[in-house]
Amino acid sequence: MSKSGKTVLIVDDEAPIREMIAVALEMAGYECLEAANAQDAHSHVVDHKPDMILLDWMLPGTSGVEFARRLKREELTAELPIIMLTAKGEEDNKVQGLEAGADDYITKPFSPRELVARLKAVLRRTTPQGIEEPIEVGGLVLDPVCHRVTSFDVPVDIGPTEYRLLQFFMTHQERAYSRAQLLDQVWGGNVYVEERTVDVHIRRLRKALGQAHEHLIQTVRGTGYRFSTKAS
Amino acid sequence: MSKSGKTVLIVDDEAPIREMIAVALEMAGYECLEAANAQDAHSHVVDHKPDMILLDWMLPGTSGVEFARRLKREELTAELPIIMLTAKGEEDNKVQGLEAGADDYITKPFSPRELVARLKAVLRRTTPQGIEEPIEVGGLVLDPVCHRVTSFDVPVDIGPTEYRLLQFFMTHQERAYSRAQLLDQVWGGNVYVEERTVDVHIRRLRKALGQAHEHLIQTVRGTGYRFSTKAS
DNA sequence: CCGACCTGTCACATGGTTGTAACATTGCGT
DNA sequence: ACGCAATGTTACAACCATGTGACAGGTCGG
Repeated sequence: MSKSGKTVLIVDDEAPIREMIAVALEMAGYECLEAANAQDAHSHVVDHKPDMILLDWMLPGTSGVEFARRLKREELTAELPIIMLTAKGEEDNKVQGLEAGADDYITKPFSPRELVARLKAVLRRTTPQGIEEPIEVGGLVLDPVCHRVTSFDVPVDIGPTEYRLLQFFMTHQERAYSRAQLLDQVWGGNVYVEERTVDVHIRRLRKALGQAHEHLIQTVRGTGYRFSTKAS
Repeated sequence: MSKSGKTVLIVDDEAPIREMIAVALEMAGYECLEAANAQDAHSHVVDHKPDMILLDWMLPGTSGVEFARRLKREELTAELPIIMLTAKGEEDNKVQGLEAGADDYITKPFSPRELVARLKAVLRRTTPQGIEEPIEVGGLVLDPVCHRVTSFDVPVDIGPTEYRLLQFFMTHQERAYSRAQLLDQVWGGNVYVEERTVDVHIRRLRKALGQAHEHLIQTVRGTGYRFSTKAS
């Protein structure tokens, strides 16, 4: 995070391919890490905290999909953008890959050009903010580093989606957002879920925050929701 | 929900496909225009100024990419969002499409659901949304971003219709409007409601604003209403 | 394989909003 | 002052947006 250049971890068991990718990315101004299997990759993730991962579908031992799932499951790495690489003909796995948490999907062979373009796109999409500071309002504290929420020092137990929702709200206070906007911002642009789903998660979040903070998330009838410290 | 009233131009050389898309979009509340080639499309763009374009990759004559580039080059149309449509197997062209200025890219076949979802996402992303300034008069503040009205920092509780009514008035001060004009502007042209309904909403709005601002909305007997800061 | 968890969706409950009508009041011309 | 028309005011039933609880499928860890 020190320099402007983002760090990309390349995970593929074939060294020449890694090399080719690395060269392309370095020419585009990225730092590169390389790993041949999931174990090494995991070490790199822990040690160097890359900004994104290029992950081959086929890996010796733990497969790419499996590894992606694992990363998405752990809180510290859940937000790490992943682009899946796959050989031609395996396109049917696309859905599976995306469902495993991949943010994009590239079919080999691909041009360096394409790679860089998609990588940029994903980074742009997934790095709206780099909030390292805890956010506090009332007795409510959201700590992005610890990935935890506390209300008056009491831990609040919420699911990943509610966490992201709350984080979005705490970084976008006072303004009203439509359900569609929230789906876009919190769920991610490419999913399709019912707008009413937002209501349910709002409900869960309100419930989890308890009555002490219930008023923080306000309903804007006919429009959507708003996070505000001011009374309605 | 969304009476967005946005207009979408569908450009594809196959009429059945155009038709299918048009039906899907119309069910979602969009207006549709259709064109079979780049020439017709361009006329439509000039004549009807659509809010976005669905552009098939393959077109007789000028190709989709070419057309997209042309649109992006001209100043008047440079901001027009474009979604590219492409048949399966042409995925390699994706980068080229995006570089030509397309805002998104959908592979045929696609579900109407997906189409509408992506379309919404693109429109949301490309619609300049945040530049709306709060309007202030006296101690009365209407903030479109927060979707909130305050009178001397005290929140004013009004329904959606009163909100829209007030917003219209605050952006059209000093002039008298007939009930018919207000129905047109605030309710939307094609609804049928009694003109007296306006009176009721005016009343509700006056009441909500309180005595401090009651004089702002003036009755113009025999004509309609007027929003004015000057005393009558 | 099971059980705990999370998620998205539904059906239903609830409460706010809306349009309309009925009645009260005001303004204006005579 | 009177009558008429325009507007103010209130009440209300239908409607609609949201709140709420339950459920099925899926994932993950044991």
